[in-house]
Amino acid sequence: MATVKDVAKLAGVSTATVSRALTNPEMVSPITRLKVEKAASDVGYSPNGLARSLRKSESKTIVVVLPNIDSTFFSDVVHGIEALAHKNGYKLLIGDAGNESSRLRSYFDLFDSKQVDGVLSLSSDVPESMIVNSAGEVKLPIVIAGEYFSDIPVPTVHIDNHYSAKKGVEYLIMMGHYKIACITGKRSNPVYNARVNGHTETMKKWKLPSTEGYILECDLSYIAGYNLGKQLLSLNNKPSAIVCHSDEAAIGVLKIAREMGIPVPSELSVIGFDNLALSEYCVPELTTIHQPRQLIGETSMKLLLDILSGKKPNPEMTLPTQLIVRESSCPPPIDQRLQVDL
Amino acid sequence: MATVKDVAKLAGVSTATVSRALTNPEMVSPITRLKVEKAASDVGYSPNGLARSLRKSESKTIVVVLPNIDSTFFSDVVHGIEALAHKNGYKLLIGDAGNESSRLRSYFDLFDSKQVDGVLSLSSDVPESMIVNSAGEVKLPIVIAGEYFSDIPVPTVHIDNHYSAKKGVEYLIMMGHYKIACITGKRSNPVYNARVNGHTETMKKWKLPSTEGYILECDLSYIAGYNLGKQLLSLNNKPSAIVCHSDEAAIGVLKIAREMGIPVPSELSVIGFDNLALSEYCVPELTTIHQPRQLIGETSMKLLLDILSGKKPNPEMTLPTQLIVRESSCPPPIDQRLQVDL
DNA sequence: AAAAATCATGTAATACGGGATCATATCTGG
DNA sequence: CCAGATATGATCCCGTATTACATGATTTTT
Repeated sequence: MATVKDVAKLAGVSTATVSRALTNPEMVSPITRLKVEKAASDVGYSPNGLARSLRKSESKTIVVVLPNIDSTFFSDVVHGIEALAHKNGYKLLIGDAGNESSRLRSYFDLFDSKQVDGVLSLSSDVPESMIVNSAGEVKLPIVIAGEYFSDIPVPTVHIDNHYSAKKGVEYLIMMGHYKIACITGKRSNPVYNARVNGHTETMKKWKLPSTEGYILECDLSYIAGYNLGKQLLSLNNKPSAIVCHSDEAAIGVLKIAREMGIPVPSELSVIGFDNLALSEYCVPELTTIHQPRQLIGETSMKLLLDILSGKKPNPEMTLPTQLIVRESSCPPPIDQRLQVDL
Repeated sequence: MATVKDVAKLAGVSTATVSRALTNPEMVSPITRLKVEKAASDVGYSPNGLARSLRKSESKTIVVVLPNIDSTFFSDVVHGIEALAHKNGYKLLIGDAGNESSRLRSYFDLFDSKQVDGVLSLSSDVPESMIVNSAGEVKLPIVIAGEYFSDIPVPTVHIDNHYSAKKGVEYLIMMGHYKIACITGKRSNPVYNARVNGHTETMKKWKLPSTEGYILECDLSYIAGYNLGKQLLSLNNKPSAIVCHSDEAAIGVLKIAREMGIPVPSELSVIGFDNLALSEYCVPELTTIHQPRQLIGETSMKLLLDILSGKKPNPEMTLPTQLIVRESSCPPPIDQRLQVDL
């Protein structure tokens, strides 16, 4: 592959001039610029990005870490990121952690090895050790999109998971539900922990009995929703509503309900989370909590750009969610209704 | 950030010794090795990946180009790729082309700039100019996962799109359908072109009338399926079956059929393509054509690894598909049935 | 037992490809 | 003819890994 040397030789100038002609054309006379440009195209010159990054000590690349690439949730977030990244001359490296912490680490390591200028983590499940150095300082430009509770001053962009969960549960309570189950993600993940707290605290606030076995953890996939839905609907004291912390899991619940002959919503209300495109296309259409995915992406990237350009960014941005009521929810059957004095 | 020099100074050895101790520990005495290792961890040394790649002229990175990150189709393919890539010490850079050819090009350019060792394109829509040099030779290690018709000897991994489409249409014909519409992708993409050819040729082979306006192109999203489904179902001579070249589009058709009060499958059969997890969870469950997504990923990566290690790979691998019959298809109403002598 | 050969280990110098700095040459205007 | 601008060149550096070589130690040969 041709290098600046080859171009310089052909154009009859020094390598420094070639470099200038190509990266700062105004620093060189029009005639040499043309000579260089012609020579460059003649030898098929393409700059070596590695050498350039090494010399400038910046890669103009950031890595976006996905907990897993399976969920369509992230694609919109990535779109938001991409828009801003490309506009600012940054390349995106998308890393799929496959829910494994070792893989996650490998993407963070890209910063140490100078291959990326920063990290935008869509995973909240990030050990502090990956973020701080031995002195306890944040050691890299990073933004976490998602709930992150810590003393470490890491900028985060997130929705109010606690409040959003509460809003969903209150919506059900207002309609008279009181046997409200919940299919959520791993509690070790702060996102789901916050939502579950929102759920249980709301139940408590309204003095509703917290029912044994009503809070179930899983990976929030279709099949997990299906299996845990079956488990819940097989209980003697089965719920009249199931809140799922992903739309996929909710769709799994819809399927098992159908198979078990339990009509949704008349005998079972189902609520999802995320408002994926999909949630409008299932039967019945899914009541869910909308997350502004693209905005989450844009905002995170904006924060990261701020950090990269030396500004002190907002330490925390909370974006709004919205309860989208569709067909999968309604008041429970009369005999399962709680009378609430408002 | 600490470099080999710092480590060398602290350990009281030369930089070369440090390099050897860390990358070829057996070439150095146990005692110096320990000294070096301790020094390295003391100063928090992390090798500069750029410098290393520059020196070794290999990045141990390959870029996986996705036509767009939206479709969940690709996530399984990526899983297949990842498995093999990581096992062989390669990092994956996932590039989302967002259906734009300029973005696609930018990912191919990463090879010229030495930032990746090869390209695995899940997009078939690749201009020849990105693959060959001025002498007409393939200029980079590349594998295309998808139909690619060209004189250029580019290794490809794909299903038999023509045959798969034919199989789907014949299944419908066998049940007595003859008004069979098709919602497909852009014909400029060889994948969809092959499927449409399979579709129309099968219709012709069975002497079925090719009906005006029955073949529609789109981006195969939910909403596109919904809109084109409405268009088809509003025709005076509306089809008794719609073949969609993605499961998403098929689900869009299911929705509009429901809204228009057309029962599926009794009055309209719907067939998808891909066999996404989703297709088991919609109502009715979707008849579709299964693609071995993970296998496509693994096979493509295997081919690329062969190329990278200097072997001449198989120029072309065709993987099997399978018609999965579920609830969304059945024979058409009596009055719309074609009598076929078998 | 002395000399030679082998071996293990460490060192210095350099290349990878581009870019920044500083020095030098050329040109312009007063 | 000189000050000041402008254009170009020579050189060194980014951080790593490799090559060729030097040193001392151990074994082999005579």
